[in-house]
Amino acid sequence: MPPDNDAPLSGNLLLASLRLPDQALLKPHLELKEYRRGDVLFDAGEDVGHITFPLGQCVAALLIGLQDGRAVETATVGREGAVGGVVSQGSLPAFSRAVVQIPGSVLRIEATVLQQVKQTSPGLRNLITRYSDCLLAQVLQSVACNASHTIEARCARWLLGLQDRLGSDVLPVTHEVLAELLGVQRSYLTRTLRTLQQQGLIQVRRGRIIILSRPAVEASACECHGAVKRHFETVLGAVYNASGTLVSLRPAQTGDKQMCQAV
Amino acid sequence: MPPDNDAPLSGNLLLASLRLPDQALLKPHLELKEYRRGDVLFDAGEDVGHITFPLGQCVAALLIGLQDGRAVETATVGREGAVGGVVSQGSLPAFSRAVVQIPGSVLRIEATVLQQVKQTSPGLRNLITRYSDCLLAQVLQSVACNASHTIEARCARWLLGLQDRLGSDVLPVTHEVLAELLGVQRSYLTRTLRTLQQQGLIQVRRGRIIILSRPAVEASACECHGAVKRHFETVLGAVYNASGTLVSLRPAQTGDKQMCQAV
DNA sequence: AGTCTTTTGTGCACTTATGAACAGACATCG
DNA sequence: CGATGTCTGTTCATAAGTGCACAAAAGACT
Repeated sequence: MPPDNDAPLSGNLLLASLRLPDQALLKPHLELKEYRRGDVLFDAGEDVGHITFPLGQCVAALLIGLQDGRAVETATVGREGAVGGVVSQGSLPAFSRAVVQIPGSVLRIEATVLQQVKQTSPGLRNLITRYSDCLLAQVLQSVACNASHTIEARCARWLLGLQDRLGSDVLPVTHEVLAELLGVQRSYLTRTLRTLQQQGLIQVRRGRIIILSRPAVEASACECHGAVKRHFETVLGAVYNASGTLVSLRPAQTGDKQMCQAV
Repeated sequence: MPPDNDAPLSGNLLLASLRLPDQALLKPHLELKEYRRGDVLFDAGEDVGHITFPLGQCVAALLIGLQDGRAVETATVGREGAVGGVVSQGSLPAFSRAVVQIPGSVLRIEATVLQQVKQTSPGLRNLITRYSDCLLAQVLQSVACNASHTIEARCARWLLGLQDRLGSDVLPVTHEVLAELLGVQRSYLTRTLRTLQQQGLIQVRRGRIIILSRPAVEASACECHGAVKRHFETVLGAVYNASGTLVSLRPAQTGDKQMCQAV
Protein backbone atom coordinates (compact mmCIF):
# COMPACT_ATOMS: atom_id res chain seq x y z
CA MET A 1 0.00 0.00 0.00
CA PRO A 2 2.15 2.82 -1.27
CA PRO A 3 1.16 6.31 -0.17
CA ASP A 4 -0.79 8.14 -2.81
CA ASN A 5 0.63 11.60 -3.22
CA ASP A 6 -2.16 12.78 -5.43
CA ALA A 7 -4.68 12.11 -2.75
CA PRO A 8 -7.59 14.55 -3.08
CA LEU A 9 -7.54 15.93 0.44
CA SER A 10 -10.20 18.42 -0.49
CA GLY A 11 -12.78 15.62 -0.68
CA ASN A 12 -12.84 15.46 3.10
CA LEU A 13 -13.90 18.58 4.91
CA LEU A 14 -11.76 17.95 7.97
CA LEU A 15 -8.63 17.57 5.89
CA ALA A 16 -9.60 20.47 3.67
CA SER A 17 -9.90 22.76 6.67
CA LEU A 18 -6.27 22.19 7.65
CA ARG A 19 -3.70 24.78 6.70
CA LEU A 20 -1.57 23.83 3.76
CA PRO A 21 1.55 23.05 5.82
CA ASP A 22 -0.49 20.61 7.91
CA GLN A 23 -1.98 19.06 4.81
CA ALA A 24 1.53 18.63 3.48
CA LEU A 25 2.54 16.80 6.64
CA LEU A 26 -0.24 14.28 6.22
CA LYS A 27 -0.23 13.90 2.48
CA PRO A 28 2.66 11.46 2.14
CA HIS A 29 1.00 9.10 4.59
CA LEU A 30 -2.52 9.12 3.23
CA GLU A 31 -3.69 6.12 1.29
CA LEU A 32 -6.60 6.28 -1.12
CA LYS A 33 -9.04 3.37 -0.92
CA GLU A 34 -12.38 2.38 -2.34
CA TYR A 35 -15.08 0.80 -0.23
CA ARG A 36 -18.34 -0.86 -1.02
CA ARG A 37 -21.54 -1.01 1.00
CA GLY A 38 -21.13 -3.34 3.90
CA ASP A 39 -17.34 -3.23 4.06
CA VAL A 40 -16.23 -3.34 7.66
CA LEU A 41 -13.57 -0.80 8.62
CA PHE A 42 -13.12 -2.38 12.02
CA ASP A 43 -15.10 -4.50 14.39
CA ALA A 44 -15.83 -4.15 18.08
CA GLY A 45 -12.92 -5.36 20.17
CA GLU A 46 -10.40 -5.07 17.37
CA ASP A 47 -7.49 -2.71 17.34
CA VAL A 48 -8.17 0.20 15.07
CA GLY A 49 -5.27 0.27 12.68
CA HIS A 50 -6.23 3.30 10.64
CA ILE A 51 -8.06 6.56 10.80
CA THR A 52 -10.36 6.78 7.80
CA PHE A 53 -11.52 10.02 6.18
CA PRO A 54 -14.53 9.48 3.89
CA LEU A 55 -14.42 11.44 0.65
CA GLY A 56 -17.26 12.81 -1.41
CA GLN A 57 -20.40 10.77 -0.94
CA CYS A 58 -18.86 7.95 1.06
CA VAL A 59 -20.63 7.42 4.38
CA ALA A 60 -19.83 5.06 7.22
CA ALA A 61 -21.78 4.19 10.34
CA LEU A 62 -20.69 3.31 13.84
CA LEU A 63 -22.76 0.36 14.96
CA ILE A 64 -23.29 -1.27 18.30
CA GLY A 65 -24.16 -4.93 17.99
CA LEU A 66 -26.67 -6.36 20.43
CA GLN A 67 -27.13 -9.85 21.74
CA ASP A 68 -30.26 -10.44 19.73
CA GLY A 69 -28.24 -9.97 16.56
CA ARG A 70 -29.36 -6.48 15.76
CA ALA A 71 -26.83 -3.71 15.14
CA VAL A 72 -27.97 -0.18 15.85
CA GLU A 73 -26.39 2.90 14.37
CA THR A 74 -24.91 5.27 16.93
CA ALA A 75 -23.29 7.76 14.59
CA THR A 76 -23.06 8.53 10.91
CA VAL A 77 -19.83 9.82 9.44
CA GLY A 78 -19.35 11.26 5.99
CA ARG A 79 -16.93 13.65 4.41
CA GLU A 80 -17.34 15.99 7.37
CA GLY A 81 -15.54 13.62 9.68
CA ALA A 82 -13.33 10.65 10.35
CA VAL A 83 -13.71 7.12 11.65
CA GLY A 84 -11.42 5.10 13.87
CA GLY A 85 -9.87 5.96 17.17
CA VAL A 86 -10.86 9.58 16.92
CA VAL A 87 -11.30 9.75 20.67
CA SER A 88 -9.15 6.82 21.71
CA GLN A 89 -6.35 7.88 19.38
CA GLY A 90 -6.31 4.51 17.74
CA SER A 91 -4.48 2.81 20.52
CA LEU A 92 -7.40 1.12 22.20
CA PRO A 93 -9.71 -1.67 21.11
CA ALA A 94 -12.74 -0.34 19.28
CA PHE A 95 -16.04 -0.40 21.12
CA SER A 96 -18.16 -0.14 18.01
CA ARG A 97 -18.14 -1.62 14.55
CA ALA A 98 -17.62 0.71 11.59
CA VAL A 99 -19.42 -0.26 8.40
CA VAL A 100 -19.60 1.49 5.06
CA GLN A 101 -23.19 2.43 4.28
CA ILE A 102 -22.76 4.47 1.13
CA PRO A 103 -19.90 3.27 -1.05
CA GLY A 104 -17.13 5.56 -2.16
CA SER A 105 -13.52 6.42 -1.67
CA VAL A 106 -11.67 7.35 1.48
CA LEU A 107 -8.28 8.51 2.58
CA ARG A 108 -6.78 6.66 5.47
CA ILE A 109 -3.68 6.88 7.55
CA GLU A 110 -2.13 4.51 10.03
CA ALA A 111 -3.13 5.42 13.54
CA THR A 112 0.44 5.36 14.80
CA VAL A 113 1.61 7.62 12.01
CA LEU A 114 -1.19 10.07 12.69
CA GLN A 115 -0.10 10.20 16.31
CA GLN A 116 3.40 11.11 15.24
CA VAL A 117 2.23 13.82 12.89
CA LYS A 118 0.03 15.24 15.62
CA GLN A 119 3.09 15.78 17.75
CA THR A 120 4.38 18.28 15.27
CA SER A 121 1.10 19.95 14.37
CA PRO A 122 -0.98 21.92 16.85
CA GLY A 123 -3.49 22.63 14.09
CA LEU A 124 -4.11 18.96 13.54
CA ARG A 125 -4.43 18.24 17.23
CA ASN A 126 -6.83 21.09 17.55
CA LEU A 127 -8.93 19.91 14.66
CA ILE A 128 -9.22 16.36 15.89
CA THR A 129 -10.15 17.46 19.37
CA ARG A 130 -12.87 19.67 17.99
CA TYR A 131 -14.16 16.91 15.79
CA SER A 132 -14.13 14.50 18.73
CA ASP A 133 -16.34 16.87 20.61
CA CYS A 134 -18.77 17.02 17.71
CA LEU A 135 -18.84 13.27 17.41
CA LEU A 136 -19.65 13.00 21.09
CA ALA A 137 -22.37 15.61 20.70
CA GLN A 138 -23.93 13.60 17.91
CA VAL A 139 -23.99 10.49 20.06
CA LEU A 140 -25.24 12.29 23.16
CA GLN A 141 -28.13 13.73 21.22
CA SER A 142 -28.99 10.31 19.85
CA VAL A 143 -29.29 8.87 23.34
CA ALA A 144 -31.95 11.40 24.19
CA CYS A 145 -33.52 11.11 20.76
CA ASN A 146 -33.91 7.35 20.93
CA ALA A 147 -35.35 7.64 24.40
CA SER A 148 -37.94 10.23 23.53
CA HIS A 149 -38.85 10.69 19.91
CA THR A 150 -41.17 8.74 17.67
CA ILE A 151 -39.91 6.60 14.86
CA GLU A 152 -41.36 9.02 12.37
CA ALA A 153 -39.39 11.93 13.80
CA ARG A 154 -36.21 9.90 14.09
CA CYS A 155 -36.58 8.63 10.57
CA ALA A 156 -36.96 12.16 9.24
CA ARG A 157 -33.94 13.22 11.27
CA TRP A 158 -31.90 10.43 9.76
CA LEU A 159 -32.90 11.35 6.22
CA LEU A 160 -31.76 14.93 6.80
CA GLY A 161 -28.46 13.75 8.18
CA LEU A 162 -27.77 11.63 5.14
CA GLN A 163 -28.80 14.37 2.77
CA ASP A 164 -26.39 16.76 4.47
CA ARG A 165 -23.56 14.35 3.89
CA LEU A 166 -24.44 13.26 0.38
CA GLY A 167 -25.41 16.64 -0.96
CA SER A 168 -28.10 14.86 -2.95
CA ASP A 169 -31.85 14.45 -2.66
CA VAL A 170 -31.65 10.82 -3.67
CA LEU A 171 -30.72 8.64 -0.73
CA PRO A 172 -29.72 5.12 -1.69
CA VAL A 173 -31.05 3.02 1.18
CA THR A 174 -33.58 0.25 1.48
CA HIS A 175 -36.25 0.17 4.16
CA GLU A 176 -34.60 -2.93 5.52
CA VAL A 177 -31.25 -1.22 6.03
CA LEU A 178 -32.73 1.94 7.47
CA ALA A 179 -34.92 -0.01 9.88
CA GLU A 180 -31.88 -1.90 11.13
CA LEU A 181 -29.88 1.30 11.62
CA LEU A 182 -32.71 2.92 13.55
CA GLY A 183 -33.25 -0.25 15.51
CA VAL A 184 -36.90 -0.60 14.53
CA GLN A 185 -39.19 -3.04 12.76
CA ARG A 186 -38.94 -2.95 8.98
CA SER A 187 -42.68 -3.26 8.40
CA TYR A 188 -43.41 -0.35 10.68
CA LEU A 189 -40.77 1.78 9.01
CA THR A 190 -42.33 1.08 5.63
CA ARG A 191 -45.61 2.38 6.99
CA THR A 192 -43.87 5.45 8.38
CA LEU A 193 -42.20 6.18 5.05
CA ARG A 194 -45.54 5.71 3.38
CA THR A 195 -47.04 8.35 5.64
CA LEU A 196 -44.24 10.77 4.83
CA GLN A 197 -44.76 10.08 1.15
CA GLN A 198 -48.50 10.68 1.41
CA GLN A 199 -47.71 14.04 2.97
CA GLY A 200 -45.60 14.81 -0.06
CA LEU A 201 -42.33 15.06 1.86
CA ILE A 202 -40.50 12.22 0.19
CA GLN A 203 -40.80 9.74 -2.61
CA VAL A 204 -40.21 6.09 -1.96
CA ARG A 205 -38.57 4.11 -4.70
CA ARG A 206 -37.10 0.67 -4.68
CA GLY A 207 -33.74 1.00 -2.96
CA ARG A 208 -33.85 4.75 -2.61
CA ILE A 209 -35.69 7.51 -0.84
CA ILE A 210 -36.01 10.85 -2.55
CA ILE A 211 -36.42 14.03 -0.55
CA LEU A 212 -39.01 16.25 -2.22
CA SER A 213 -39.30 19.02 0.32
CA ARG A 214 -36.49 19.43 2.75
CA PRO A 215 -38.27 22.09 4.81
CA ALA A 216 -41.21 19.76 5.26
CA VAL A 217 -38.95 16.91 6.30
CA GLU A 218 -37.31 19.25 8.78
CA ALA A 219 -40.71 20.02 10.20
CA SER A 220 -41.42 16.32 10.65
CA ALA A 221 -38.04 15.64 12.21
CA CYS A 222 -37.24 16.12 15.84
CA GLU A 223 -35.01 18.93 16.99
CA CYS A 224 -32.02 16.59 17.25
CA HIS A 225 -30.73 17.11 13.75
CA GLY A 226 -30.70 20.86 14.21
CA ALA A 227 -29.10 20.67 17.64
CA VAL A 228 -26.16 18.65 16.36
CA LYS A 229 -25.83 20.85 13.29
CA ARG A 230 -25.58 23.90 15.48
CA HIS A 231 -22.80 22.32 17.48
CA PHE A 232 -20.90 21.58 14.28
CA GLU A 233 -21.30 25.23 13.39
CA THR A 234 -19.99 26.63 16.64
CA VAL A 235 -17.24 24.09 17.20
CA LEU A 236 -16.03 23.29 13.69
CA GLY A 237 -17.34 26.33 11.86
CA ALA A 238 -19.48 24.19 9.62
CA VAL A 239 -21.00 26.04 6.69
CA TYR A 240 -24.18 24.87 5.00
CA ASN A 241 -25.54 25.90 1.63
CA ALA A 242 -29.07 27.01 0.87
CA SER A 243 -30.38 23.47 0.56
CA GLY A 244 -28.91 22.53 3.93
CA THR A 245 -25.94 20.54 2.71
CA LEU A 246 -22.69 20.76 4.60
CA VAL A 247 -20.14 22.39 2.31
CA SER A 248 -17.10 23.34 4.37
CA LEU A 249 -15.50 23.77 7.77
CA ARG A 250 -13.83 26.93 8.95
CA PRO A 251 -10.04 26.63 8.77
CA ALA A 252 -8.25 26.41 12.08
CA GLN A 253 -7.71 29.77 13.73
CA THR A 254 -4.80 31.11 15.65
CA GLY A 255 -6.81 31.24 18.83
CA ASP A 256 -7.68 27.60 18.52
CA LYS A 257 -4.09 26.53 18.90
CA GLN A 258 -4.02 27.35 22.52
CA MET A 259 -6.68 24.81 23.19
CA CYS A 260 -4.59 21.88 22.28
CA GLN A 261 -1.08 22.84 23.01
CA ALA A 262 -1.10 20.49 25.89
CA VAL A 263 -2.74 17.67 24.15
CA MET B 1 -11.11 29.40 46.43
CA PRO B 2 -7.73 28.51 47.89
CA PRO B 3 -6.35 25.17 46.76
CA ASP B 4 -6.92 22.48 49.32
CA ASN B 5 -3.73 20.61 49.84
CA ASP B 6 -5.30 17.94 51.94
CA ALA B 7 -7.58 16.96 49.10
CA PRO B 8 -8.38 13.23 49.34
CA LEU B 9 -7.34 12.23 45.84
CA SER B 10 -7.97 8.63 46.71
CA GLY B 11 -11.71 9.25 46.74
CA ASN B 12 -11.71 9.42 42.97
CA LEU B 13 -10.57 6.32 41.15
CA LEU B 14 -9.13 8.18 38.18
CA LEU B 15 -6.98 10.37 40.38
CA ALA B 16 -6.07 7.44 42.60
CA SER B 17 -4.77 5.50 39.62
CA LEU B 18 -2.22 8.18 38.81
CA ARG B 19 1.36 7.70 39.93
CA LEU B 20 2.32 9.71 42.95
CA PRO B 21 4.39 12.28 41.00
CA ASP B 22 1.39 12.98 38.78
CA GLN B 23 -0.87 13.24 41.78
CA ALA B 24 1.58 15.72 43.26
CA LEU B 25 1.39 17.84 40.10
CA LEU B 26 -2.36 18.12 40.39
CA LYS B 27 -2.74 18.37 44.12
CA PRO B 28 -1.96 22.07 44.55
CA HIS B 29 -4.62 22.95 41.97
CA LEU B 30 -7.44 20.75 43.20
CA GLU B 31 -10.26 22.36 45.05
CA LEU B 32 -12.57 20.42 47.33
CA LYS B 33 -16.25 21.22 46.99
CA GLU B 34 -19.57 19.96 48.25
CA TYR B 35 -22.57 19.59 46.00
CA ARG B 36 -26.20 18.90 46.64
CA ARG B 37 -28.73 17.09 44.50
CA GLY B 38 -29.71 19.22 41.58
CA ASP B 39 -26.65 21.45 41.60
CA VAL B 40 -25.67 22.28 38.03
CA LEU B 41 -21.98 21.92 37.21
CA PHE B 42 -22.45 23.50 33.81
CA ASP B 43 -25.23 23.99 31.33
CA ALA B 44 -25.43 23.32 27.61
CA GLY B 45 -23.78 26.09 25.63
CA GLU B 46 -21.74 27.35 28.54
CA ASP B 47 -17.99 27.27 28.73
CA VAL B 48 -16.85 24.51 31.01
CA GLY B 49 -14.63 26.20 33.51
CA HIS B 50 -13.61 23.18 35.56
CA ILE B 51 -13.05 19.48 35.37
CA THR B 52 -14.86 17.86 38.26
CA PHE B 53 -13.87 14.56 39.87
CA PRO B 54 -16.66 13.12 42.03
CA LEU B 55 -15.51 11.59 45.30
CA GLY B 56 -17.00 8.72 47.24
CA GLN B 57 -20.71 8.42 46.62
CA CYS B 58 -21.13 11.62 44.65
CA VAL B 59 -22.71 11.02 41.24
CA ALA B 60 -23.41 13.42 38.42
CA ALA B 61 -25.35 12.97 35.19
CA LEU B 62 -24.88 14.40 31.74
CA LEU B 63 -28.28 15.48 30.51
CA ILE B 64 -29.56 16.50 27.12
CA GLY B 65 -32.50 18.85 27.35
CA LEU B 66 -35.23 18.49 24.78
CA GLN B 67 -37.67 21.00 23.41
CA ASP B 68 -40.61 19.51 25.29
CA GLY B 69 -38.85 20.32 28.54
CA ARG B 70 -37.63 16.85 29.33
CA ALA B 71 -33.97 16.21 30.11
CA VAL B 72 -32.69 12.73 29.39
CA GLU B 73 -29.61 11.23 30.97
CA THR B 74 -26.89 10.30 28.53
CA ALA B 75 -24.19 9.28 30.95
CA THR B 76 -23.69 8.76 34.65
CA VAL B 77 -20.41 9.70 36.26
CA GLY B 78 -19.29 8.79 39.73
CA ARG B 79 -15.98 8.37 41.46
CA GLU B 80 -14.74 6.30 38.51
CA GLY B 81 -14.68 9.32 36.25
CA ALA B 82 -14.73 13.03 35.63
CA VAL B 83 -17.13 15.61 34.28
CA GLY B 84 -16.47 18.63 32.14
CA GLY B 85 -14.60 18.95 28.92
CA VAL B 86 -13.17 15.47 29.18
CA VAL B 87 -13.25 15.13 25.40
CA SER B 88 -13.29 18.79 24.41
CA GLN B 89 -10.55 19.62 26.89
CA GLY B 90 -12.63 22.29 28.48
CA SER B 91 -12.10 24.80 25.74
CA LEU B 92 -15.39 24.38 23.91
CA PRO B 93 -18.96 25.16 24.89
CA ALA B 94 -20.62 22.22 26.59
CA PHE B 95 -23.18 20.27 24.61
CA SER B 96 -24.83 18.72 27.63
CA ARG B 97 -25.84 19.85 31.07
CA ALA B 98 -24.15 18.28 34.09
CA VAL B 99 -26.28 17.90 37.19
CA VAL B 100 -25.50 16.35 40.54
CA GLN B 101 -27.79 13.39 41.19
CA ILE B 102 -26.32 12.01 44.38
CA PRO B 103 -24.89 14.66 46.65
CA GLY B 104 -21.36 14.53 47.92
CA SER B 105 -17.96 16.07 47.59
CA VAL B 106 -15.79 16.50 44.52
CA LEU B 107 -12.38 17.67 43.58
CA ARG B 108 -12.20 20.12 40.75
CA ILE B 109 -9.54 21.87 38.79
CA GLU B 110 -9.65 24.73 36.37
CA ALA B 111 -9.74 23.47 32.83
CA THR B 112 -6.89 25.72 31.71
CA VAL B 113 -4.71 24.59 34.58
CA LEU B 114 -5.40 20.96 33.82
CA GLN B 115 -4.29 21.58 30.26
CA GLN B 116 -1.04 22.98 31.48
CA VAL B 117 -0.39 20.09 33.82
CA LYS B 118 -1.15 17.65 31.03
CA GLN B 119 1.70 19.14 29.03
CA THR B 120 4.13 17.91 31.61
CA SER B 121 2.52 14.57 32.38
CA PRO B 122 2.19 11.75 29.85
CA GLY B 123 0.53 9.62 32.50
CA LEU B 124 -2.24 12.14 32.97
CA ARG B 125 -2.76 12.56 29.24
CA ASN B 126 -2.93 8.84 28.85
CA LEU B 127 -5.43 8.45 31.66
CA ILE B 128 -7.77 11.11 30.36
CA THR B 129 -7.68 9.71 26.87
CA ARG B 130 -8.55 6.27 28.16
CA TYR B 131 -11.35 7.65 30.26
CA SER B 132 -12.67 9.63 27.29
CA ASP B 133 -12.89 6.42 25.35
CA CYS B 134 -14.83 4.76 28.15
CA LEU B 135 -17.19 7.69 28.40
CA LEU B 136 -17.84 7.46 24.68
CA ALA B 137 -18.41 3.72 24.99
CA GLN B 138 -20.99 4.31 27.68
CA VAL B 139 -22.84 6.76 25.50
CA LEU B 140 -22.62 4.63 22.36
CA GLN B 141 -24.09 1.69 24.21
CA SER B 142 -26.92 3.85 25.49
CA VAL B 143 -27.89 4.87 21.98
CA ALA B 144 -28.42 1.24 21.05
CA CYS B 145 -29.98 0.47 24.41
CA ASN B 146 -32.58 3.21 24.19
CA ALA B 147 -33.40 2.15 20.65
CA SER B 148 -33.90 -1.51 21.46
CA HIS B 149 -34.48 -2.46 25.05
CA THR B 150 -37.60 -2.36 27.15
CA ILE B 151 -38.02 0.07 29.99
CA GLU B 152 -37.80 -2.79 32.45
CA ALA B 153 -34.40 -3.86 31.13
CA ARG B 154 -33.12 -0.30 30.93
CA CYS B 155 -34.32 0.41 34.43
CA ALA B 156 -32.52 -2.64 35.78
CA ARG B 157 -29.40 -1.60 33.90
CA TRP B 158 -29.54 1.82 35.46
CA LEU B 159 -29.93 0.43 38.96
CA LEU B 160 -26.82 -1.69 38.46
CA GLY B 161 -24.87 1.29 37.21
CA LEU B 162 -25.74 3.34 40.24
CA GLN B 163 -24.99 0.49 42.60
CA ASP B 164 -21.54 0.11 41.04
CA ARG B 165 -20.80 3.73 41.71
CA LEU B 166 -22.31 4.00 45.15
CA GLY B 167 -21.08 0.71 46.49
CA SER B 168 -24.35 0.44 48.36
CA ASP B 169 -27.56 -1.53 47.91
CA VAL B 170 -29.64 1.46 48.88
CA LEU B 171 -30.13 3.79 45.96
CA PRO B 172 -31.51 7.17 46.94
CA VAL B 173 -33.72 8.06 43.98
CA THR B 174 -37.40 8.72 43.55
CA HIS B 175 -39.47 7.20 40.77
CA GLU B 176 -39.99 10.69 39.45
CA VAL B 177 -36.28 11.39 39.09
CA LEU B 178 -35.47 8.01 37.61
CA ALA B 179 -38.30 8.25 35.10
CA GLU B 180 -37.01 11.61 33.95
CA LEU B 181 -33.46 10.33 33.57
CA LEU B 182 -34.62 7.34 31.57
CA GLY B 183 -36.92 9.55 29.53
CA VAL B 184 -40.04 7.58 30.38
CA GLN B 185 -43.40 8.06 32.04
CA ARG B 186 -43.30 8.07 35.84
CA SER B 187 -46.47 6.02 36.26
CA TYR B 188 -45.16 3.32 33.99
CA LEU B 189 -41.85 3.23 35.76
CA THR B 190 -43.66 2.76 39.07
CA ARG B 191 -45.37 -0.28 37.59
CA THR B 192 -42.07 -1.58 36.31
CA LEU B 193 -40.44 -1.18 39.71
CA ARG B 194 -43.45 -2.87 41.25
CA THR B 195 -42.95 -5.83 38.96
CA LEU B 196 -39.29 -6.05 39.89
CA GLN B 197 -40.25 -5.90 43.54
CA GLN B 198 -42.84 -8.64 43.15
CA GLN B 199 -40.12 -10.79 41.66
CA GLY B 200 -38.09 -10.16 44.77
CA LEU B 201 -35.28 -8.33 42.98
CA ILE B 202 -35.63 -5.00 44.70
CA GLN B 203 -37.48 -3.26 47.46
CA VAL B 204 -39.22 -0.01 46.78
CA ARG B 205 -39.24 2.53 49.56
CA ARG B 206 -40.15 6.15 49.57
CA GLY B 207 -37.26 7.96 47.96
CA ARG B 208 -35.04 4.91 47.66
CA ILE B 209 -34.75 1.65 45.86
CA ILE B 210 -33.01 -1.22 47.60
CA ILE B 211 -31.34 -3.95 45.62
CA LEU B 212 -32.10 -7.31 47.20
CA SER B 213 -30.52 -9.64 44.68
CA ARG B 214 -27.95 -8.21 42.37
CA PRO B 215 -27.67 -11.37 40.27
CA ALA B 216 -31.40 -11.32 39.69
CA VAL B 217 -31.32 -7.66 38.70
CA GLU B 218 -28.49 -8.47 36.31
CA ALA B 219 -30.65 -11.14 34.76
CA SER B 220 -33.45 -8.64 34.23
CA ALA B 221 -31.14 -6.01 32.81
CA CYS B 222 -30.05 -5.84 29.22
CA GLU B 223 -26.52 -6.68 28.22
CA CYS B 224 -25.59 -3.00 28.06
CA HIS B 225 -24.40 -2.68 31.60
CA GLY B 226 -22.07 -5.62 31.18
CA ALA B 227 -20.76 -4.43 27.83
CA VAL B 228 -19.73 -1.06 29.21
CA LYS B 229 -18.27 -2.64 32.33
CA ARG B 230 -16.11 -4.88 30.19
CA HIS B 231 -14.79 -1.88 28.29
CA PHE B 232 -13.88 -0.19 31.55
CA GLU B 233 -12.00 -3.34 32.48
CA THR B 234 -9.99 -3.60 29.30
CA VAL B 235 -9.34 0.11 28.83
CA LEU B 236 -9.02 1.42 32.36
CA GLY B 237 -8.27 -1.81 34.15
CA ALA B 238 -11.35 -1.44 36.30
CA VAL B 239 -11.55 -3.88 39.19
CA TYR B 240 -14.84 -4.94 40.72
CA ASN B 241 -15.41 -6.63 44.05
CA ALA B 242 -17.55 -9.68 44.67
CA SER B 243 -20.76 -7.70 44.87
CA GLY B 244 -20.04 -6.00 41.57
CA THR B 245 -18.98 -2.63 42.87
CA LEU B 246 -16.18 -0.78 41.13
CA VAL B 247 -13.27 -0.57 43.55
CA SER B 248 -10.21 0.58 41.63
CA LEU B 249 -8.54 1.28 38.31
CA ARG B 250 -5.25 -0.18 37.24
CA PRO B 251 -2.44 2.36 37.61
CA ALA B 252 -1.00 3.71 34.36
CA GLN B 253 1.55 1.38 32.79
CA THR B 254 4.75 2.15 31.04
CA GLY B 255 3.42 0.89 27.76
CA ASP B 256 0.47 3.20 27.98
CA LYS B 257 2.64 6.25 27.77
CA GLN B 258 3.39 5.73 24.17
CA MET B 259 -0.23 6.11 23.32
CA CYS B 260 -0.46 9.67 24.26
CA GLN B 261 2.96 11.09 23.75
CA ALA B 262 1.60 13.05 20.88
CA VAL B 263 -1.47 14.23 22.56
C1' DA C 1 -40.15 -13.39 -22.92
C1' DG C 2 -40.10 -15.81 -18.42
C1' DT C 3 -37.93 -16.91 -13.97
C1' DC C 4 -35.75 -15.62 -9.82
C1' DT C 5 -34.53 -12.58 -6.05
C1' DT C 6 -34.93 -8.64 -3.57
C1' DT C 7 -37.64 -5.11 -1.90
C1' DT C 8 -41.94 -3.08 -0.63
C1' DG C 9 -46.93 -3.12 0.92
C1' DT C 10 -50.38 -4.67 4.07
C1' DG C 11 -53.15 -7.29 7.50
C1' DC C 12 -53.68 -8.69 12.15
C1' DA C 13 -53.00 -9.97 16.93
C1' DC C 14 -50.51 -8.43 20.58
C1' DT C 15 -47.28 -5.88 23.72
C1' DT C 16 -45.28 -1.87 25.35
C1' DA C 17 -45.66 2.61 26.63
C1' DT C 18 -48.05 7.21 26.94
C1' DG C 19 -50.88 10.80 29.12
C1' DA C 20 -53.71 12.33 32.38
C1' DA C 21 -56.05 11.97 36.58
C1' DC C 22 -56.64 10.95 41.30
C1' DA C 23 -56.37 8.56 45.87
C1' DG C 24 -53.54 7.15 49.39
C1' DA C 25 -49.19 6.84 51.95
C1' DC C 26 -45.34 8.86 54.11
C1' DA C 27 -42.56 12.34 56.10
C1' DT C 28 -41.62 16.58 58.09
C1' DC C 29 -42.13 20.65 60.30
C1' DG C 30 -44.28 23.99 62.95
C1' DC D 1 -50.79 16.96 66.94
C1' DG D 2 -52.40 18.52 62.52
C1' DA D 3 -51.26 20.66 58.15
C1' DT D 4 -48.64 20.40 54.11
C1' DG D 5 -46.00 18.85 50.45
C1' DT D 6 -43.90 15.16 48.22
C1' DC D 7 -43.94 10.59 46.75
C1' DT D 8 -46.19 6.24 45.32
C1' DG D 9 -49.96 3.16 43.63
C1' DT D 10 -53.52 2.46 40.37
C1' DT D 11 -56.99 3.21 36.83
C1' DC D 12 -58.38 3.99 32.13
C1' DA D 13 -58.37 5.27 27.39
C1' DT D 14 -55.37 5.52 23.65
C1' DA D 15 -51.18 5.66 20.89
C1' DA D 16 -46.94 3.66 19.24
C1' DG D 17 -44.52 -0.10 17.94
C1' DT D 18 -43.60 -5.38 17.54
C1' DG D 19 -43.62 -9.76 15.28
C1' DC D 20 -45.06 -12.51 11.92
C1' DA D 21 -47.03 -13.87 7.64
C1' DC D 22 -47.82 -13.34 3.06
C1' DA D 23 -48.95 -10.84 -1.23
C1' DA D 24 -47.52 -7.66 -4.74
C1' DA D 25 -44.21 -5.12 -7.27
C1' DA D 26 -39.61 -4.04 -9.26
C1' DG D 27 -35.49 -5.31 -11.00
C1' DA D 28 -31.95 -8.66 -12.48
C1' DC D 29 -30.71 -12.53 -15.18
C1' DT D 30 -31.06 -15.91 -18.68
